[in-house]
Amino acid sequence: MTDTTSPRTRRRRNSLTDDEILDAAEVVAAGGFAALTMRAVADALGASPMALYRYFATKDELVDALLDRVLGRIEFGDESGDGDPRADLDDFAHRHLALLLAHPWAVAPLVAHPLPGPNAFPIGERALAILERAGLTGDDAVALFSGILALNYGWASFAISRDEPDAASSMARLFATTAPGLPRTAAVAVEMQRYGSDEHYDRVIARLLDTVG
Amino acid sequence: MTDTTSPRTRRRRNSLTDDEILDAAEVVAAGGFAALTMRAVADALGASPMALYRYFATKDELVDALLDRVLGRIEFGDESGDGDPRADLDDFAHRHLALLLAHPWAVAPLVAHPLPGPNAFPIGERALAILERAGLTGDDAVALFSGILALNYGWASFAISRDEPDAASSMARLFATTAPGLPRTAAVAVEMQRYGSDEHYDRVIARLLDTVG
DNA sequence: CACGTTTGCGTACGCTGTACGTTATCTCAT
DNA sequence: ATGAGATAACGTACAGCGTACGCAAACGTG
Repeated sequence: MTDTTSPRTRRRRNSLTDDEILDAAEVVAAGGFAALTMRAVADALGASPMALYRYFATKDELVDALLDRVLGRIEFGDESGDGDPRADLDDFAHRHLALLLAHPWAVAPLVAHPLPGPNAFPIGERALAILERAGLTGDDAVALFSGILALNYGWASFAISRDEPDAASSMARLFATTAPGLPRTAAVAVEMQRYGSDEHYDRVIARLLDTVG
Repeated sequence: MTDTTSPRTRRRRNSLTDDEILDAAEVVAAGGFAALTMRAVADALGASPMALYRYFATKDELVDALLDRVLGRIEFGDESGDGDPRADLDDFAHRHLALLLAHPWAVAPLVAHPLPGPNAFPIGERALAILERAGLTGDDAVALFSGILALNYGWASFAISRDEPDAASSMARLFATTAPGLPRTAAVAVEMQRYGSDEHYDRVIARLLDTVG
């Protein structure tokens, strides 16, 4: 009955592929980054935890591969170099943020490790190309490009943490105890509830890009 | 000889205080956020791990208290409402970023959990007060305020990850394999090395604040 | 078929946070 | 002073983590 010593037939050589493993890992990660464990990935594949180490030397390496894969999924606009640079930058920023919000589990590890693999670079290349058309090069371009990315990482983190269960109630509790002594904070209580929202993002990114108009 | 059952005399009631524990926790955390474990904190206090649970219900609660304490350490400028709002905002942003960079271990948990306690609110209050003098209220003010914070969190993460051991070499390796096909990226290789630097930050924050000048 | 080599992964270790139950200490009525 | 009851302190233990190590199964070659 209970075949505890299940003789799960040993797998053939290279019966797994990196992509298969990453597919499984992403399904697992969809349940939150904390749920992404070697055992969970192995279980999803019907393999043993240690089997994964034939393909990735460490968990960090597997996570990096997964994050790089996510970065590769960014969808650029199809403008071909003749549009308004300001509008193209705005579009770029929105698409990058959308990428992060579409993979909430990936944001925290990405913020801590922004260059997980080669797919990080084409993103910069695209931004730099637009910035060049706007007349920005060298340190000016790199500064604004990394500014957009930094803003997006922070913004995505805010939006995600705000949407976590209990976040609203815990903020309300903190608010109730501290806002009474803080008049401006109390005055914008309603607007504060929307921190990290798309509407607020539109305003901020517009300000940042006004200088390249 | 080997007194394995070390009769470490049981502590008196309330012989520990929250502040004592947080002091010890911060020393431990200085060795990296991953080093902050209940056992490590307890060891630093000469207490047992479970002793800490008399003061903090969970590790998360202890971490939140620690993060809130860090937020309370922000140093505001001493302008009293008659300076140039644009300059005051620039100063505010720089001081907030300095706070983060002074506590690198705290940045990752803060990004993931931006409202750890009551000390988060006076920061917003100060920013809102300056923004009000600049004529910004409501959603405009909240959007720009959270934009500055989001930018700072992302920027601090970049700066910190860039200064980690092996970060430079791993970036160089990635660069070598991908930059050949990316002309703009290759052209700013040197400037890219400085991503997250203070000079670049000055440029970005200046752009963002140009709109409130 | 026999044998050395390579690949696959089972076992086990040290680590984590913390539930639970025991024990030392304090408080108070007698 | 003393015993009882309450409460604070914390030791033990457990489930789950990443992964080092080494055995066993499958492969390549004679």
